[in-house]
Amino acid sequence: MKYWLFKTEPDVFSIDHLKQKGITHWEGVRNYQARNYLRDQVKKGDLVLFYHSSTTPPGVAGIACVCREAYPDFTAQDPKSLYYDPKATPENPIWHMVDVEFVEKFPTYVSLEDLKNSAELGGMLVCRRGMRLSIQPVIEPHFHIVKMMGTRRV
DNA sequence: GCCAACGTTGGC
DNA sequence: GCCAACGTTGGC
Repeated sequence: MKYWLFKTEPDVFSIDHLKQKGITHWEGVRNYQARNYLRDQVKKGDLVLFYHSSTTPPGVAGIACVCREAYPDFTAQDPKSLYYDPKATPENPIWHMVDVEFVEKFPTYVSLEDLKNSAELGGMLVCRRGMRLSIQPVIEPHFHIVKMMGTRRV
């Protein structure tokens, strides 16, 4: 099993949206490196740190679980979609998505500042300046530390 | 709203 | 294949 961090803007899709929906497809990834992770490495059963970006403060809001492996992101072929890509076709969908399922919303939101202040999380990609990748691999110990930080009530 | 960092595009 | 210009991301 592997661990990941998925970024989302909570104005667009937050942990509360996921909690309400239960399962959703992770649409709209339009970056090749992130696409490659989604398409090739994200597997059913993997756990995901659900990260809120472009908000104040940014941080990890909870955990989701991958419940369906990569398949074509059909929003790329929908001219009405925000994520429309005219180059995508049924033969070559270009972009892929997975389905994720709600696991938990943290009782304690773990802000980016908290992550950066934790000595054990020094290597986390999300802590790196200029790190824009929206699908990031997370090593197991980091996942568990973040989960503990989020689960601990303050 | 600013702007640094990054990714993509396209002329050459 | 280089690289300048441009567009986007995302923290602050």
